[in-house]
Amino acid sequence: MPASTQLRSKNRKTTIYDLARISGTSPSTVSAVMNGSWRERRIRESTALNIKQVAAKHGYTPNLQARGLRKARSGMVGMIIPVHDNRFFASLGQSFENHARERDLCPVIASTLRDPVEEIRIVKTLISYAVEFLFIAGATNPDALSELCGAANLPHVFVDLPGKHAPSVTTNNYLGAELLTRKISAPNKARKNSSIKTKTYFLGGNASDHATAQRIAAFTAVISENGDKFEADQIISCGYSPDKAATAIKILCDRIGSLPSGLLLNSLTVFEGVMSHFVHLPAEAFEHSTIGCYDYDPFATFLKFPVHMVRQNSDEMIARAYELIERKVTDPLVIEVQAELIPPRTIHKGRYRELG
Amino acid sequence: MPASTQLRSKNRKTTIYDLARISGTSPSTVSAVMNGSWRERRIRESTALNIKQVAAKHGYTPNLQARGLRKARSGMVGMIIPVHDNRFFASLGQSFENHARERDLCPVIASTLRDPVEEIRIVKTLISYAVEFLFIAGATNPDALSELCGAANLPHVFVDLPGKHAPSVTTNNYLGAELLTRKISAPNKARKNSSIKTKTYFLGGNASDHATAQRIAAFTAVISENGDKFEADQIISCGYSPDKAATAIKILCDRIGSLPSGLLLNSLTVFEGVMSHFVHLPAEAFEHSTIGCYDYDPFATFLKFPVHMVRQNSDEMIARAYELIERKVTDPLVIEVQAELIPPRTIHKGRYRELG
DNA sequence: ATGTTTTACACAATCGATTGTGCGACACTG
DNA sequence: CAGTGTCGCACAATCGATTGTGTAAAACAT
Repeated sequence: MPASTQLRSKNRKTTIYDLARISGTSPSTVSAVMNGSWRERRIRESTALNIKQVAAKHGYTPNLQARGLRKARSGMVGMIIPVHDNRFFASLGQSFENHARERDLCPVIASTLRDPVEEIRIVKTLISYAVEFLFIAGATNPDALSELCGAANLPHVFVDLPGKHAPSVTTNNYLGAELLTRKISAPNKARKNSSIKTKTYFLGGNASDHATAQRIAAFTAVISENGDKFEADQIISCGYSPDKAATAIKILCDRIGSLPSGLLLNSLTVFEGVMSHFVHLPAEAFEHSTIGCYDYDPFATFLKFPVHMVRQNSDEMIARAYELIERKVTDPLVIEVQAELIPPRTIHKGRYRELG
Repeated sequence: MPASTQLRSKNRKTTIYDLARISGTSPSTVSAVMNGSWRERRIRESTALNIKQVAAKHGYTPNLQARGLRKARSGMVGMIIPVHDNRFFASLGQSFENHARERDLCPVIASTLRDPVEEIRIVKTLISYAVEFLFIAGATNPDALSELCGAANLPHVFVDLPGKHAPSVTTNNYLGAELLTRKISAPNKARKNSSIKTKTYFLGGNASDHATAQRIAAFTAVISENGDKFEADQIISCGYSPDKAATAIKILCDRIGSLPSGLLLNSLTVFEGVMSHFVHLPAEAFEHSTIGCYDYDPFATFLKFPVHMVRQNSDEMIARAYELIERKVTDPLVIEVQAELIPPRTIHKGRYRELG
């Protein structure tokens, strides 16, 4: 290994000053060549070619911090999500990243663990790194974040949970929950005259969070229009944790003596918790019960009993969010993206054939 | 809104020069106060307090690009993964991020979509941003990446798929697959004398990829030690896509006229593809078949038929990777982390009671 | 040969923070 | 009161790239 390589890897990275010295030109010329502006700066093609070769030989990569400092643009774009380890948010993140790369931007995705304090710290950090805009998904305190972004003059869009001081892209939670509720409560009508008749329940989430509130509103409306009278105990907002959900479903089943005829689970984590109770129930228990879940997991559509699921269109949500940024929208308008109802694909030959 | 605020948000962000002017001190003093080194620099407490107040009032956040440029440290740490939208990698990403935050570092997670070209571009980008170290998970071309990192003098650790020129943390794929294969092939012994007797199959992945190769090795060894003779057609490495897997399982079932007695699925995506075929099969088809899957999805453990799953310990893998970085290990040693066998939790009362 | 353009660069200021060094003012010592 | 320290800060160089401007040399025109 030549001494120069030794030195290079032991010392600092190669800079335009090194390349200038080696190629016998000036830093500004190297800069122009490396960033592609060399034609406008009337650099001879042979000079450019030579510099490019030297750069390649020395494994030069530009220092983007220096560039960012000078140009007051970092080339990074930020997104915050509650957790990576969740199908919906992971999917949002993936779309965010794909769209960023198409635009030659470097995506930075950070998770807040739904902690309001951490959330603020992270936004401050991203501001400090001079991200060019920010997508905020599932924020616990949207307006505080808007204020931070405002002070830093940072364009931002809320995704999933809307904010009051910036544009938002959300799922049409009302419509999604409406469709889902119809699916799981429709069978009740058919069974009106049968001996089995219990109510339809909504389980999970925090009633105070915007998305859940909308879903509950839709649920309530559909139940009421079915002619069934709606009672407050049909909403069990026990949070999102599997454990809480497991306890809640157990209490419910014990109280009503069976599974409810309809059950809308407000998230996959809630569903997961519920499953750990269902595992103790005999197969017959599900005969007269219809389950729905807001959010989607492929395997959950293959369970022993049919499950209707709602899949949010994360890619379109992100596409819309980019549109808002690129159209420089700052008004707090809300764009709603349609969610999709996914039918069960349970292995019950002849019963569910909605599968393509 | 006061004019000063107007100007601030219309123009550039507040800098230490602004704060210096406003507070009647110098930029270096402000700098010392803001980064906490003010005691060593013998700044009076009252001065520090005053500057802090001014900074807070003006919503000052340090320009980390400038700091990074000066200190030749960005405070960012990088990780690349194939995709976000995958339980295992999402989980790795989440752990990576949690550990980074504990150390006050800013995590940047990028996905490569398993594209070797994109992979290299992304590593170059992260090097340009001066990340302080890099975790590389599921690389398609580890050694090319090592070379890039070497040129930039960037510490890095391979995760999941090992590299030859840097330390690695992987799952003990051999042991995981061994345990899993035992589970799904054990019932065959019991059935030795019954009329039903087909072979155990391994489905999915690329035989050339390191993790899959190890799993296949373990699978082969266990099958052979069972006394059954192993045949080449028992390995069907059809890649990872659900579609390919669906086609492959259909062909297999058609050929042998039933489900195989044992089936090891090499990833969740493969499993997903297989499910779309299974959905057409009658319940009885699963009576004499045992399914296993390398990787874990909670809902997949609740399917109509029992599924044995392997869950990789992503958090420990990341913890080990941080250890390697912090101990400044650069030798290509490989640390293997134990994966966990997750028993089925199928709703078959009395048959599977391994559930806690 | 002289004046005018054009070519092909080099120079130097700049972005915002960090950090080694310098120095006036005050306290303290003898 | 001169000498020595200490305190509390300000100054200025620096990190690596960008970019407005200056300017020799070559090309061209007269």
